[in-house]
Amino acid sequence: MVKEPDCNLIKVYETLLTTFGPQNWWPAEGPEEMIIGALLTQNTTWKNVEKALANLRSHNQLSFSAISTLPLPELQKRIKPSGYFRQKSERLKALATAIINAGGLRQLAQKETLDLRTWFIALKGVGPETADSILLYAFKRPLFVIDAYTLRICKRHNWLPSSTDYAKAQNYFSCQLAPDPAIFNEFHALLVQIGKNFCRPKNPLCKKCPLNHLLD
DNA sequence: CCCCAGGCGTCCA
DNA sequence: TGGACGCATGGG
Repeated sequence: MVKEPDCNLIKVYETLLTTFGPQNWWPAEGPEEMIIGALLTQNTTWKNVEKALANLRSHNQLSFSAISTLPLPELQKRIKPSGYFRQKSERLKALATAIINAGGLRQLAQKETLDLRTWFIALKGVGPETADSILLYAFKRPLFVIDAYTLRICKRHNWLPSSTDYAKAQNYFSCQLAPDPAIFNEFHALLVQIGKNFCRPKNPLCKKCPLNHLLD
């Protein structure tokens, strides 16, 4: 008998918030830095991204304008610690240039949420998670971010079947929660915290995970 | 030594 | 449409 894929997400959120406290995400000084970090942190630990961001900052290059005019070899040197530096340097430079050509973040913020999401996803190197992260954390739009941790947590706790993809998982969260960017922000950050500490890829269900026994 | 990290694009059945 | 694979540095 397979357990029904269901769970009280509001209860999950309250439990996590009580257990871990507010996470105060995204760890960036502003939307520009947030967006740069979002690209660099793809499949990469934030610790390594911080080194790349520090390199850019110390050279006064932590901005779209600087990155858009930076020669690729120099940009690669700066972001090397964050991995995939050949791919990411091209994609980051193209992203910075595209934002500038679109009139900057102020101009982009005029777009409707789903149009803005489509605009970002059209850029090479920006997929659903990166786009949703940017929209939630830089533009304050109520899109729930589904990362590898979130998907793994949902499946391992049997909230969702193993066939669940990004869109289905996002729908699962969106349908149960009020579309409040502040809640989405905090919830996603808390799930990352759980993922790092209690939900590794090859391990079975972790006994110490605070999410155990939360089914209705 | 192996595993993992706050993904994405490409290729192929 | 979905599953493999490459991309790359750095830490446990």
